[in-house]
Amino acid sequence: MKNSIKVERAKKNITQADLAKLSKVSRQTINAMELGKYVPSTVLALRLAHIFEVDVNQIFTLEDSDWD
Amino acid sequence: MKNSIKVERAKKNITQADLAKLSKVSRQTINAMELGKYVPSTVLALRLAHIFEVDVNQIFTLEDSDWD
DNA sequence: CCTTTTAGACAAACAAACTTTACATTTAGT
DNA sequence: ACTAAATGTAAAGTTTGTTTGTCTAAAAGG
Repeated sequence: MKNSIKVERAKKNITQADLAKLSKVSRQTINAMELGKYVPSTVLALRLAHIFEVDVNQIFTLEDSDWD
Repeated sequence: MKNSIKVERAKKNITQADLAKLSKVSRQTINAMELGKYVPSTVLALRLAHIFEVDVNQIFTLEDSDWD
């Protein structure tokens, strides 16, 4: 699964720490997520979409391998 | 977090078992999700949105308590 | 330069998602 | 009423998300 959190974050010009606070998770969670190290929970995905005022699908997109 | 999986499933007229196969999870996972017993992973949420041909936000919606 | 902020990385521990198996209950068809 | 399909429930176990803490390294600014 891909995500464009780093891009959305750049648009808003906020740091990983800022986003961590806004979305109420740890900074490491944001960092690892941006680096594709893991996939966030749906609640967190919805929170991020809400914060960035976009749709979930605009941030997170499935890849073929996500159907294995 | 609320979800309208049961409704979407009714629209397509498919069973929990059908949806389980389509989304490649167990029937119990679908069942528990519909009953609000747990929140699916983002990958599964995206898969379901894809299957129902709607946006993730159309199926899953945050509640106030999801920000605690 | 020097200092501070920001980002990347790793590990241990815990919480939550998900699977499997198995059984009980409801619903629908005949 | 009988049967089969669909749904609900539950325990045990594996995998994955998340936190906390710490450490390194790369920007950014004075």
